[in-house]
Amino acid sequence: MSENLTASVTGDFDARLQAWFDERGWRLFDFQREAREAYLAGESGLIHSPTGSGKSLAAWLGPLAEAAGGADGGLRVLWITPLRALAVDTRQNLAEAAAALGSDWRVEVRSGDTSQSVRARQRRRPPEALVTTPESLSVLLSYADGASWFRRLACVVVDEWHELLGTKRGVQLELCLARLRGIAPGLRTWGLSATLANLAEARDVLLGPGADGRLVRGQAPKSVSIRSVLPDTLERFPWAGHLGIRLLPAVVEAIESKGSTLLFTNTRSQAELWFQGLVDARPDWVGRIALHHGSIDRKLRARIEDGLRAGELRCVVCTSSLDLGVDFSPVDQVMQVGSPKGVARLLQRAGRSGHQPGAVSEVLCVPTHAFELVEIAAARRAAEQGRIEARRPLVRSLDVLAQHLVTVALGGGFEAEPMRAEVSRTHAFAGLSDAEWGWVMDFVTRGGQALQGYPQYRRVEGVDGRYRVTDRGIGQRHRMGIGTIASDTAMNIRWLTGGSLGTIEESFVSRLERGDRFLFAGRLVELAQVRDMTAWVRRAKKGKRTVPRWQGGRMPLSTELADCVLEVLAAAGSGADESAEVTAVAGLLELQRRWSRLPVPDELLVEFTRSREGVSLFCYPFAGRLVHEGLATLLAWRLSRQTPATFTLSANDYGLELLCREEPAIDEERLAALFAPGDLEADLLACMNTSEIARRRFRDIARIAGLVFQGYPGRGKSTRQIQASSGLIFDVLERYDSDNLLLDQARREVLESQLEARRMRETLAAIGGKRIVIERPERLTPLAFPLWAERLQSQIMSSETWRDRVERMAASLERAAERRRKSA
DNA sequence: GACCTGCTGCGGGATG
Repeated sequence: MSENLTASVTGDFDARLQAWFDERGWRLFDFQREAREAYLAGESGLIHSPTGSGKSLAAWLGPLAEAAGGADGGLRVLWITPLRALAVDTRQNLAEAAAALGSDWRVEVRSGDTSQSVRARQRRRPPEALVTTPESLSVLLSYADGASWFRRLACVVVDEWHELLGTKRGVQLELCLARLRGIAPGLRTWGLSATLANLAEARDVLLGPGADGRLVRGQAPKSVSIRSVLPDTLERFPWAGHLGIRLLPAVVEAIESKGSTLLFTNTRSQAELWFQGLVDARPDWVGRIALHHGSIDRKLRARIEDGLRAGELRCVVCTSSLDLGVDFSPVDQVMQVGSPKGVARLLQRAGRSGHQPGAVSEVLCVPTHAFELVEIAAARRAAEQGRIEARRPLVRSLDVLAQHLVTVALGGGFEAEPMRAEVSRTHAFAGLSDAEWGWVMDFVTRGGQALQGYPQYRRVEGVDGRYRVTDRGIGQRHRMGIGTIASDTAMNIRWLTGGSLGTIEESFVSRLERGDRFLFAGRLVELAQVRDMTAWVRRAKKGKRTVPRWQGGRMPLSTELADCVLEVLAAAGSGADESAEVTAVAGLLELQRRWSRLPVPDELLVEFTRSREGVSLFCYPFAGRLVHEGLATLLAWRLSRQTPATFTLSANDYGLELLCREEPAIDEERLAALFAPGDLEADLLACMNTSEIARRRFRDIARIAGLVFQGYPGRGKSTRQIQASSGLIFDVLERYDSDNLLLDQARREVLESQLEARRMRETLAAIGGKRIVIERPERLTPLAFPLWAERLQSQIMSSETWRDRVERMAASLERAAERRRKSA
């Protein structure tokens, strides 16, 4: 099938390719050659390699051979990337490569940033290669002439596939790829992915069930060095806490020692505080330190990225906003404040330094409390052993399917049976039942059971067996709503004097009064007024301030990392781990061992501790925060069914606490029964406020499925309105259409994503195989202390402040430890 | 000077 292609790859082309490589001092790696050969043989597949190792180039070599044939009209190569900023960089690289090889191909970008006139021209005369996002691809497929656009498509490349896999954006792309394969038979699909535990699955999902594909292994993973900033004396280092600002002097020193540093933090407010801390410590760095996170204005972020590229910045404090994208000239140093939460995430961040082939990536971790040192040692262990997290693909996301069906109905229409067949050629919908398919079709044509009276929900019309969107208004509104990313509950924040600062949570602003000062984008500002969904601010002088809080995801510690933490603790107990972190934290671990015991993989440690508030049950399954929250609720519920009692709950990544006035009558045997899986889902539904959580979840589903319209750009409906209308629909459906599959999906998503029911089940099963050990320490152990502090923080304090109490408790524990040391 | 968790990503176009 690729004879033409092979013929066009003449010796001349290969010579030019070689010359182009030589010019840059690059060498053609075996895996790049392998990808190219596979491409020329008509294969599809997935290329796996760490960042900055030339995998983009590997994917481009095949299509470049197409380019050597010259432009003969029509779109031949489509490059999908999850980030608009990456699209711009990619276009630049590809255009240069094509030109250097003597091709007259046009390489263009199309995304939300593309101007209307360019879009119009692109539709009239498509470029030979287009770099775009999954959403823009979907929009392209919604045009009536979309199919003719893609008819000659030879290759689609999906960059950063690991970022899309496991998300609804990935599901949407799966559907679009199936569509493209229907339009352009013989289309090759190539994906690019960073390291994942389930690479083969990632390839299969990309190519669709049953399709054959190659897995090209790139260069061996770069070696990564994970080190820690160690506190001078661990005696004074907090047992709990999240900010880590105590280590500021050491961090300043580390930044000083290198040319440029990326300082990753876990939250936006943490980034704000660290930025402020650095500026206060080193006023001479002003202008050469920058702050980068998701709430900061895009233009400002772009300027910072440019500054980083140009090597003008000494340090950028950021969140995951800089995990991806912007092909930096490498920074000299990467630092991570607080728990990295996962191995893959830490490796990805480490990869931002030492871009040269063969160079070592380095990351310097900054612990925010003592046990995080163990976590860092665990991350190193996991990285060395290649224990990287998997990303599980989503299935049966009916909201995405509904959106896609309207898109295709708009883009020239479809017939039911062929469409169903096409949809089942995706991994996400391979197992779609007749009932589900029937339901989604009914939903897009009639609005389903409850909404059939409303014409705006009759979006797709079937005439003579062909389904189309005939109403222009419906079509226009649908295009505006394409995509699966739920909009933030955000307000704009602007200077009174003009100029945008970024976005801020509506809920945060609503708590402020006029004249209140807060820290935003690294500046102290004062709220002047709120109107038109915008918070207007002016510069403020020093004074009382608040740090904005943004609503974000709550990342639990990954299973891989949590398992490694347990192993490191066990190794530390037997003296088998001699890492700097474990050595530094040895005294604390010894305290834990003496006062109670160290948790080990084949035991579940349960501690009963008496305090003036009552009796606390602490236990440490090391299964991540979300699971522990669910588990705490489940245990309390199961316990109170036997003996009525009130519990106060607390959870973190390592364990959970149940506080009760009286000590519940519990022994090992009863505990084991409480931890039995039983009918987990039914119990969870009974004891958690799942219906309220599902209601909130439904907001996104309703938007994706097209049940609520987000409003026209610039005249955005406030999120409260969206929440109100989706809430209304939720109630109507629950009452009059309780079989609605979108409700069902909302409940399913709550169980799976929000409560991590699957991981909870695995945790309970694992506990079933462990020996339960009860200890009754006289005081809070190092492991219990953060849980205790966490609970206090969430309770309303009497006259004392949280910090007072934490410090007093810490002091008394320290005294106790001191006494022990002396008597020993 | 005390205060203090919770990430990221996308998206329209006919008419004047």
